[in-house]
Amino acid sequence: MMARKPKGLTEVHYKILHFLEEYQREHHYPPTIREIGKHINVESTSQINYYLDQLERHGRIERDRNVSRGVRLARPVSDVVRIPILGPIAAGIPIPVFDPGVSYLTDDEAFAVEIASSLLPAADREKLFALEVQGDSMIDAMINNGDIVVLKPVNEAHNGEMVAIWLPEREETTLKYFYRDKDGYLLKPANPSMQPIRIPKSEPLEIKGKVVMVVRRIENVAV
Amino acid sequence: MMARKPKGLTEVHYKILHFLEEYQREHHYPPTIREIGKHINVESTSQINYYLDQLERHGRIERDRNVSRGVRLARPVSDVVRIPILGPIAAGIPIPVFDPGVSYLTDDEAFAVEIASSLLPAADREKLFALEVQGDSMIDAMINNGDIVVLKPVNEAHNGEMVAIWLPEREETTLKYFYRDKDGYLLKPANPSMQPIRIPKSEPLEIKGKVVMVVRRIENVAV
DNA sequence: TTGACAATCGAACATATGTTCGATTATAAT
DNA sequence: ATTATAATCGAACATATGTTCGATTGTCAA
Repeated sequence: MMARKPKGLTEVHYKILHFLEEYQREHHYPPTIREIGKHINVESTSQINYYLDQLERHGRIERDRNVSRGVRLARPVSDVVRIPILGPIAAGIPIPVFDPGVSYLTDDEAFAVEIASSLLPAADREKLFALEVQGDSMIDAMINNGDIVVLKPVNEAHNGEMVAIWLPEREETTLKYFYRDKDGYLLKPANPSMQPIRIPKSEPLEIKGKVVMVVRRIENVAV
Repeated sequence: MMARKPKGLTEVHYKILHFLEEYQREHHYPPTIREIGKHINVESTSQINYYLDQLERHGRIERDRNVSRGVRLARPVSDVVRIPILGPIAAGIPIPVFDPGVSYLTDDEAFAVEIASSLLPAADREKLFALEVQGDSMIDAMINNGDIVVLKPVNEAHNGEMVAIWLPEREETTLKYFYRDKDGYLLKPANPSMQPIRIPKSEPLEIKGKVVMVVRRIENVAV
């Protein structure tokens, strides 16, 4: 006969998590439990310890026992965001879909790019994914073979956004600036000297993501 | 009458600095002075304190007194590199030169880009500089208006490297893949559909830097 | 209402950790 | 050799900080 159902994480816990991050960013070392207590208005160190134990059991923090300031966020404070590289992007192949449920191998350097946090939009960073451009088919988007394209998964787009599009009838993937009008869609290449494509209303068009960033590393590759 | 000349930082000091960085990266909090001592084979905590005082006076570390693990590198451990943006790059204007002596305003977000350390070559990161592309003149290098180009300052280039070049006679700045042959230089655009430029031996040509990276942030800019 | 457990408190405790200081040894300039 | 100062040591000290535990209060389910 269970009495009270164990609640999940409450506001206090999130307050602590937030404080840990903030404090670390400011001091470059973690707070003591008494400092945490002061922040959440709790005097009793054992009470704070109690909270920390819960957070640890939930896998949100890690603790080194008997070590001063031995508390840290499970996902350490960092100024970079690891973005998984799902696969290649090329004209002839569909765009891989990002499933936020799946844990990608972001630990492996080969399958992720690290982007400085300051360069990314504040929202929804966890959902970003990256693709590696294969071949020259994105050249009209000013994107080269080998470039890394960072995308935010979306199904809709506003006018003027650069989006990754799959055209089922043509079996073609493309990156274009997107415009919608009464007749259908207008897809403009980033390279202004190239002609836009018009897609009639009747033709299906799947928006897979919005381009947030392009990174090109250049290492002595002859052309 | 001074007796012994005060030496600068010795090997021990650098060993400590190195340890601080290493330890922080591994534990996500700084070491105690006794842990530092263990690393440099010094028992006496006052001796370690003595070293730390020296390092602090030299401005290499900062200490919070009476705070456990209150030691940190003056330049905190970070996984991003701040690269100063020296100015614009465009066809008609010369390339700004990077002077490693000058301290650029890298604190100001507007004048620097942060690049994840993992994306950069290991050597000479402090010397890198960035330029913001203005206009469409770099379009044949697959580089767009607003892109950030990261460069390493060099005066010479090997074949196949992408370099920033100033052509004094034409008063023109350009980004091209560089090749040298018996007749002079061949400058190839990154866009393979465009024609290379041949520069005769007689014409002066100043190499200003080697392109290491291109970053394009895309925020809803219509085209 | 009552039992069971969660939440909270407070105080005592153990020790991890920075600080201080006097003494000793090493080094270089005179 | 002498001397002033740097370098080093060791031990005592003060306290910052994590841990433990018994007691009290709050809250839900039976």
